[in-house]
Amino acid sequence: MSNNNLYKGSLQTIILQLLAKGDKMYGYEITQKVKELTKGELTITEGALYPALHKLEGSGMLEVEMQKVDNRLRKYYKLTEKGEKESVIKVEELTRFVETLQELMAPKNPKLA
Amino acid sequence: MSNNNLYKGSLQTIILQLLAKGDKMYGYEITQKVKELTKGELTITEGALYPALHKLEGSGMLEVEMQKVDNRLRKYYKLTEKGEKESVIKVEELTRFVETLQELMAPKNPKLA
DNA sequence: TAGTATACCTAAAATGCTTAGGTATTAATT
DNA sequence: AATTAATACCTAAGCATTTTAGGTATACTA
Repeated sequence: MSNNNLYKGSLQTIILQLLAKGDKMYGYEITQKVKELTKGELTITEGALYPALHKLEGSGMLEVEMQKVDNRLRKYYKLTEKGEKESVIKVEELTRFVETLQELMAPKNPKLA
Repeated sequence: MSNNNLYKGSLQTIILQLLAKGDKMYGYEITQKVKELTKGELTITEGALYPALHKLEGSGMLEVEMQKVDNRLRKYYKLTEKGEKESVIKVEELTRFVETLQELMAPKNPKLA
């Protein structure tokens, strides 16, 4: 397995990281939380989120708990044990990648000429 | 146009940033430079690089200059004026995005229990 | 009662990458 | 001398992830 994702797959990592704080969250809540945490810089579209959640569930990273609130159904997700381990790995990977990108973006060779 | 690229398109930005230092570069050189600058953390595959270069050229960001060295043909790329402006914008965008990601990855809510 | 917010979902299309080839020259190794 | 690695370009199929654009349904607000 190569780690040359370049940048692909941040969404799954973001989800894992949010859930790694311990509290269960439901899909819509995640979109709002990301918007809030990033002051609107990042908007997770639902068309991206729900398939990602289903995939994470399918691969055993998340488990679901249904809950009815105000006659509306919520699907709460939380990390499984496997998901907790994976979240640590993925967050480390993304953090390292982000640092690498930052070094590339920092103009180390300011135009002298 | 939304700026919710999430993470898509870093490759073009990396290319623009490398060329923003002023020196013309050829494709193969770019792959080696990125490997060197990132100490092997990032490997740009040629299958990704060449289409990206052609796309940047097609949209007027890069101009080409052929040069024969040791009987081998090199295609040197450098920024056009448009490309210089675009590089500033894209680098700023990616830098901001990377900072946003870092904030998301930083565990602000360490599990208190 | 119409619109917005909440809350879930899917499928087609677009995008951007990996994988896996291809050609050709030069340098290094066996 | 022959094979392999390195240099240097390229493309096309396949894959994963996202955007776009819908859909359903309930609750609240104007």
